[in-house]
Amino acid sequence: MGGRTSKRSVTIRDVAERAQVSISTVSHAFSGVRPISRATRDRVFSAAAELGYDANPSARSLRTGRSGLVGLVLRPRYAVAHTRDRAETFNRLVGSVATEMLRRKVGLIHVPALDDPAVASVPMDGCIVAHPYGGDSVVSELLRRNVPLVTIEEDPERPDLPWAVRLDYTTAVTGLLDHLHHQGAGRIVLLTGSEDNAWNRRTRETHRDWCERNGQRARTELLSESLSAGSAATRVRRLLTAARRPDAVVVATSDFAAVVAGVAGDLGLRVPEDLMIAALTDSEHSRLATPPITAMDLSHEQLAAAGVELMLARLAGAATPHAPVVVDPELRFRASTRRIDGSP
Amino acid sequence: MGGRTSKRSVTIRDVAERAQVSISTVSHAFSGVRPISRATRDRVFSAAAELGYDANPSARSLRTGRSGLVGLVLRPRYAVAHTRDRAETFNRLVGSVATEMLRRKVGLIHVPALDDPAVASVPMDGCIVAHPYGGDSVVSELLRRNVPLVTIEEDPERPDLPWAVRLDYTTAVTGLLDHLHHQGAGRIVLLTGSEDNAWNRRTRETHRDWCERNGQRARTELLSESLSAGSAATRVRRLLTAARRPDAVVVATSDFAAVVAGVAGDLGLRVPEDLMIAALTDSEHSRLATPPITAMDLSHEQLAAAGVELMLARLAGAATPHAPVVVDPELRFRASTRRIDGSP
DNA sequence: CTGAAAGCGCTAACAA
DNA sequence: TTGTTAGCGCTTTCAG
Repeated sequence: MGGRTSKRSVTIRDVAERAQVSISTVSHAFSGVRPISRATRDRVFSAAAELGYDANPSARSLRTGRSGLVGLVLRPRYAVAHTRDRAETFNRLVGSVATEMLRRKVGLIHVPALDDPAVASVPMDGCIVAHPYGGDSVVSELLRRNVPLVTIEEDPERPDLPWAVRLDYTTAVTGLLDHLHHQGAGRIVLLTGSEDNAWNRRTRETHRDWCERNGQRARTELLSESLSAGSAATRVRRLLTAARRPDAVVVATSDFAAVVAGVAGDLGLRVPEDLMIAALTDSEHSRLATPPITAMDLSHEQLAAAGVELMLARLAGAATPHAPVVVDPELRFRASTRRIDGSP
Repeated sequence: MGGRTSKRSVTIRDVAERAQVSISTVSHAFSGVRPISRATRDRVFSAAAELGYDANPSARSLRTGRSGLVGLVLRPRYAVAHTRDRAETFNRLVGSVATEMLRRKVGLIHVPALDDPAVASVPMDGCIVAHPYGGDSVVSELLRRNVPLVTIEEDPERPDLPWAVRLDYTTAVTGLLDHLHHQGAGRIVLLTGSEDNAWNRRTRETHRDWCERNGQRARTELLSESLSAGSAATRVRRLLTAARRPDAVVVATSDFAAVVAGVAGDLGLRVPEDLMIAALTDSEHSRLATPPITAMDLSHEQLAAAGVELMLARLAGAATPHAPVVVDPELRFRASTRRIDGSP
């Protein structure tokens, strides 16, 4: 039934008519680009207010070539994987970027699917890609389209992309391994992930270099992020019951670090006395484990803030930086690696 | 220097020229709206591919009147307040909405500032407002603009807005109070928040009704969400050292619930024996407190999923629902209210 | 200080 | 099966 109000929205033309001026005057009254007499301005504004006028953003963008929006893409693994651990990482990063953008009053747009041409094009002036893979296809696509790009964490295959924020894994992971060593670890094993991104690559490299410098053989095992907790537990059990079992494990994801703690408990291994455990990302899994697990916090908030700042600078026409912005991961030492009283 | 490739992007016109067809053929080839001969299609597509053509989203939206984007507004308190507790809530909600939208391949856009006319207009087909205030101004503005609106939690002053998802506080809070009562609480005090939203309003109402039914005087104190932990502690200390101190407190925010636990400890009150504590929202504060604090989880993920679904239904032309979608908060019983062994 | 008019890139009649 | 063309609502010359 009945007479719903017409949905056709009011345009600059309606305002012009009502204020008895030309459309260009209306436009200028709002943009302030050229001087308008006091009286005219007032007429325009009140006409606009009475009519409930709002500029059509698409028309404006079409004309100016800019939308005032920044896109955000998080590589799929997060959105797909649904463990609590991954969600926390995803939420923290998305939340931080959103908060930061809100603070600066710039619209943020989650790009749904750059690969699907049907929904591929969103009106964005630039795009932030977080945690790209090596030779990332989204990065390639954006470069091809000439969309101003900032990456949060570098694409490991494109270390020379200067518009990037990166984490200094070398310092942090070295610090962690030194700590384990200092606490008496003799046989450290790294359980690395299978995702081909900076996080896995750089932490592996740092571990390898550290072992080399300390005259140890770099023992590494793959523990894919796609594993279920159960399968992970099986693999960990095998590792911990093997002949020369490690006395310290560094696990990429914190949910699997918690799995290690659980398996250790089952096997009667005391943490940290018999086995030390550390994670390369922090989450509630590591904080709530018994004992709480030492972890490297990836400083998502700082990554987000730096990424947003870089993007806005880029859009404002800043000069190309010489090198990526560096953010430090933060080591959170907890009971799982504290053998010596009073140590960090 | 010099000679950077022209940034002017390739348009439908360029593709038409290269493929030796008209622009409408190009348009139709992509939209599939009308049949195109196999040969022509191929020519168009390869021309497009060679040129690197992508449709201009603003031009399309201007023409069609739809952008394919959904807006999201979270009322300011979250973005402004920066305690860990609030950030967790914000992140969880934003993250859940984003995940849900990504899953459905619809673009999501964080609306920066609806009040600021300079940046007010973003191209959205509809808008989700989460946790509106009573008589919320953003809701008013959106209604005025005729933007299809879905609220996550109802605007308490507009309980009749049917496009909404709401939490059933009555059941959950009654359950919580019954639980406290069953565990032997005699003097329950509600520490409510000052934000005027459904959460505070409904939980207060439910508490009042429950007390009435149980022949108790409804004791309520205001503990503003804007307080620092220190000021909150001062007020809580006053409450707990007063003449007839409560033997159970229900605190709105979980960070202040943790503050209560801290103060209780200082005063030598045992939890839960001397004092039971519960929170009306869950977060790491409640989970990590000693002892862990019973809390009502606000089911943000479900709220988000339901809100997104409702919005997409609305945009797809679904009939106006008769009533809001109802989501249940989930009670998480923990040691802070567990006096009797074997109880939930 | 103000107006007229071109045109951003696209879709959808309308024609053929 | 394909082409021509009129706008969508705005900004921005170019004239006055």
